[in-house]
This record gives sequence, structure tokens and C-alpha cells, in this order.
Amino acid sequence: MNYWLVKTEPNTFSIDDMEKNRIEAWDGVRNYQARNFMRDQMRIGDMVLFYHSNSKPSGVVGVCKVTSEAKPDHTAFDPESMYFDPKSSPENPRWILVELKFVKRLPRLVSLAEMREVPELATMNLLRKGNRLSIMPINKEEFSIILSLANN
DNA sequence: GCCAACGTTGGC
DNA sequence: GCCAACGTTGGC
Repeated sequence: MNYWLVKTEPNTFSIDDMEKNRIEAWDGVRNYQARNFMRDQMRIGDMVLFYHSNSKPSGVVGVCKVTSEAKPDHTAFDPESMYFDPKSSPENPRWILVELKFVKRLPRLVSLAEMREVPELATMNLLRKGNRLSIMPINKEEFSIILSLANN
């Protein structure tokens, strides 16, 4: 099983929305590296940390689970969608999505600042300067450290 | 709101 | 294939 972290701006889609919807198609990903992670390495049952970016404070707020294989991101075909991409077509989809299922909220938010203080987390992609990936792999240790921080 | 870092685009 | 210009991300 693999572990992941996904970012979202809570103004756009928050853990509240995730909890309410229970299952959400993770559409709108328009970055090749993030897409390739979803396409090549994400599997049903993988665990996902849910991260609020551009927030006060930014941090990890919940846990989700991958509940589908990668499939075409239909929002790319819709001229009305803010994620429309004329270079993607149903015959030859450029972008994909997976479905995420709400698992739980963390007892409290684990902030970026707090994660930076934990030496074992220093290698996380999330904490690296200039990191802009919206979907990134993490390892099992990082996943459990962050969960245990939230329980302190 | 600022701006550094990074990805993408397109002219050549 | 290089690289300047541009757009976006996201912490602060």
C-alpha cells in the first residue's frame, strides 16, 4: 500500500466538503507529475493525507482513501468548466482523476510550521522550498508521525 | 499583497 | 532544443 498527500485550497474544496460528500472525484489536476503519480502508482486502498493550502494556517486536516483506479477527467472536455483543456478529448484523454473517500478528520490541524520542527519529516517533498506538487507520495513513517502529532 | 520558485508555451 | 516570457502556486 502507498501513502499520499493531496493539497487543496479550502476556499475551493475543504475537508468539510469532503466529509459531507463522502466520495469525491479528484478532478482538475493539471500537472503532469501529479497526474503520473495518480496514473502509475496510486492504487485502490492507498491512504491519503488531506492538506489545506493557502490557509491560516496551512496544514494536514484529515485522512482519505483511494477508492477507484485512474479514469479520464471529464472536466477537461467541458468548455464550461474552469478545468477545460481543448487538448484533451474523450478519445485521447490527457488528464485523469481518481475517487477519494472520506475516512476521518484529524483531532486537530497539524500545521506546516509544526511539521518543519520534526526532523523525521524534513525530507518530505511538502516541506521543500518551492514545492508546488498537489499530489505527492509520502512514506508510511511520515504518515504515522503526522497522525500521532494530531493526537497530542 | 508580495514574490520566489517552478512549469508551460512558443518563437527562433 | 534553447530559453525568454508568462502564468500559477502557495508560504509568508
